[in-house]
Amino acid sequence: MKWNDIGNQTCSVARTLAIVGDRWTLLVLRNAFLGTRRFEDFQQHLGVTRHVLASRLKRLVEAGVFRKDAYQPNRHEYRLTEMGLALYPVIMAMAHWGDTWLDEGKGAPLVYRHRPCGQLTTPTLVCSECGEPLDPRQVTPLAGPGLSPGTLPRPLPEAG
Amino acid sequence: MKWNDIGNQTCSVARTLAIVGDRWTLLVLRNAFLGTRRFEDFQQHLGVTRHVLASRLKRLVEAGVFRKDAYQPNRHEYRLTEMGLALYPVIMAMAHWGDTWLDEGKGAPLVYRHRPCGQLTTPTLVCSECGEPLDPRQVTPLAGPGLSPGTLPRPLPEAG
DNA sequence: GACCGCGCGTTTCTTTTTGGAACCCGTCGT
DNA sequence: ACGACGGGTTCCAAAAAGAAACGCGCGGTC
Repeated sequence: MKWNDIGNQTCSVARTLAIVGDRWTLLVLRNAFLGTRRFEDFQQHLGVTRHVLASRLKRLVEAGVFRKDAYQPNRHEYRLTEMGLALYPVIMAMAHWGDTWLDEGKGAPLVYRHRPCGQLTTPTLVCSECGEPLDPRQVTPLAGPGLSPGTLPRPLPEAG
Repeated sequence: MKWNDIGNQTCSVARTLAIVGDRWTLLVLRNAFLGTRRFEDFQQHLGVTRHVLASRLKRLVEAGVFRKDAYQPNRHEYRLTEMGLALYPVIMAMAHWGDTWLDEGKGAPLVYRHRPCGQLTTPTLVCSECGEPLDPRQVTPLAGPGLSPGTLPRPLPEAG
């Protein structure tokens, strides 16, 4: 199966990965959340080749994750749209996993202050309904309205 | 910069991506959370080539994300470890982003029941301290204990 | 106990995608 | 008018992915 076919699957994870599913794209996004906006800055900070960076930025702009703002004739800044900002939980979930499981005893490279409450925060995934942290063993996936048959490893009950 | 060099950066996202940062790995994990455990099932359901699947599973086992349990001599199941289960927020964040921004008007393919509270849940990233949803514009990254100098696009204040 | 098929890979070969480095081109400052 | 800079594109070699066939131990079956 090829890259673009993946995006056509009936799976939200697959469709998401068709846009952001490679390491450079996700690193570009992480830097965007740290304030990077320009081609040259992404390139130098990440060490990605210009070739690959150009193709990734192009894809992200086409997908609507970045907006390309001219700050001078022929020079642009790549800025996160609302759609792009909505990827924050993905990046933070990865950062937190790395902090927790791969820190090599040195502690997290970055910590985060949540300005509204003033505290250093640990980003936590919770249930929208009861507010408790989500444990995969306590969550049952159900067939939703957009599911086509045969796309799952096993049959699932209907949502209700 | 090459793949493995990325994992040595002082950045939790980069280290995380060195393990799970390609589309097939993340799709393997998504299926693992849906209950898939065997090589043949991953292969057939995802359509990934056997070659690539074998290399991804190998990396995930070496990293400690999967455990390889023999269920017969010479046959194994790949099961998520605690470390692997901890990737749930990453997968759910991607699923939710896809549901929200890429659903093509058909609705989510899957919905999720949180058994402890009984409700259909929307996984939400909140501040561990105040419980409010995290908005990237309201979070200030600070230098943490594990930060080496020069790894950031711009200088950052110290945590404290 | 020979045969068949399954699960789980490995091998081989071809096609895509990266990495690396040079090159291009319009604008800006001087 | 001239050089430097930002933001790419082009070219070639190296690495990774796709496709399909092959290997091999085990378990069931006659």
